[in-house]
Amino acid sequence: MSGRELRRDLAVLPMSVVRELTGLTDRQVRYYDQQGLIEPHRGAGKQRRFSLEDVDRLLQIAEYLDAGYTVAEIHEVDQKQQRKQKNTDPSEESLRHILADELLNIGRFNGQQRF
DNA sequence: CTTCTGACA
DNA sequence: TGTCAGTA
Repeated sequence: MSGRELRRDLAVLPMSVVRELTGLTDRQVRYYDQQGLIEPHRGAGKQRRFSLEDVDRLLQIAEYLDAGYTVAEIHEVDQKQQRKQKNTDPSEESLRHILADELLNIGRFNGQQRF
């Protein structure tokens, strides 16, 4: 019964807060959403409601994009992470971010000169 | 007033 | 991506 832990999974943050927390424009956030990189909850009037996990994810996405990855490549990274998450025990979940940053640095740009 | 979707001078 | 339009 965890009742006093911060619910980073609860989507209650409005666009204005996410905008300030991430430094991204709402245009970018909405774009990432329509690209299926995030799936924020929807409130009255279709207003997006983000969780702290979404905020983390947004920052992740921004990192990859800055690094030169395309939206498609980020999706591929997600798939490869989902696989490793399926065959890995909870104790190794802590390596998730490490793997993510690892992939970021490896960055195998097949000829495409980005940035 | 804030957010949303669609569109492009 | 920015930004403007027309809503909700």
